[in-house]
Amino acid sequence: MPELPEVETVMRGMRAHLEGHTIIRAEMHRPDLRWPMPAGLAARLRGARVESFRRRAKYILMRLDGGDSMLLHLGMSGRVNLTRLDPALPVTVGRHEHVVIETDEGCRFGLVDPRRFGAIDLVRTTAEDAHRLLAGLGPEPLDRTFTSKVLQQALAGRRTPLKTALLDQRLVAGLGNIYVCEALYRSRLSPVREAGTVTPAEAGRLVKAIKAVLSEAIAAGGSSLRDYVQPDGELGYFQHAWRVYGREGEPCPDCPGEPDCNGIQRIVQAGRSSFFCPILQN
DNA sequence: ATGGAGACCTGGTGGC
DNA sequence: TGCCACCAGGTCTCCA
Repeated sequence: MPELPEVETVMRGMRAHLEGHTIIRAEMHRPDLRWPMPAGLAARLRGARVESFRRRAKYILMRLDGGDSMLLHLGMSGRVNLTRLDPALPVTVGRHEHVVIETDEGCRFGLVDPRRFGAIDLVRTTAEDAHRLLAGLGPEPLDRTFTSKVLQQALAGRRTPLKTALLDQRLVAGLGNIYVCEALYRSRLSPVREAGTVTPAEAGRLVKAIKAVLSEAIAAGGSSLRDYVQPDGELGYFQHAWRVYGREGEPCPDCPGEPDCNGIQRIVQAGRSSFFCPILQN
C-alpha cells in the first residue's frame, strides 16, 4: 500500500501520539507477518518508553529506551489504526489487526495488514542502518545529497527500463509504482527508456520531479493528519490526484487537443503496470 | 553482475 | 447470487 509519502505520514502520526509515552500493553495476534515476529517482541515493548521515530525509505523505526528500535514495514496492504481508548467502550480487535500497542495515555496503535507482506523486527538503535533490510538501500530522494549527478551515476550502464530502475531500492530508496509513474510523467521521460541513456539534463528534470511529487504527497498526507486520532482513524493512503496512475484511456492532462494523443496508456514492465503518455514522454 | 519471473497473501472488482 | 479471472501501493529469492 504505502510508498514513501504514506510511510512518512504514518510515521508522523505515530510520532505525534506515541513519542514520549510508555507502552503498557503489547499484543501479537499472529506469530508472523512476512517473517516470524522477532522473539520477545511483546515483552520488549511492554513497559518501554518510546523515545523517537525515524523513517528510512519505506521503513519506520520506533526507538525505545533501552537501546532497541522496532523496525516496521507496511508491505503492500499495511495500514495503521490509531485510536483513543474510551473506557466506556469495549475494545475489539479488528480483522487482520496483527499487532496492538497501548500507551499510558490511552492511545491504541493497531497494525492492520491483510496480505501480510509487511514486516516487523527488532534492531539495536545504534546499528539500525546495518540491518539486512536497510543495509543495501540507496539515497533518500528528498535528501539534499540526492542530486541529478547521483541519479545519473546510479543509472549509468543500466540496460533495464528507466521505470524498472527507479523501483530498484538500491538506486534510490522509497519510490514505488505510483510515484515513479507520476515523476516520469512530470519529467517527460518514457518508462521504456533504457536507464543508462538518461542525459544529465534529463536526470536533472527527473530529480526535480521526484522531489516535487513526493513533497506534494507528503504535504497532502500531512493535511489529512489533523485530528485523525479518533475511533477508527486509519492511516494509510490519503486522497491524492494522480495525473497518470490508474488513468488508462483517460485524456492526457497535458495534451489537450493534440490529435495524435490517444490518452494515457498502460503497459506492464517487470510485472507492474506503468501509466504514461507516449506522445509527451520520450 | 544484471535482469526477469515467480513467490508470498488477501480482498476488491467486474464479467458472465 | 455465485463463480471465476484478474488486479492491487512491495520486495525477496531463484534462475538464466
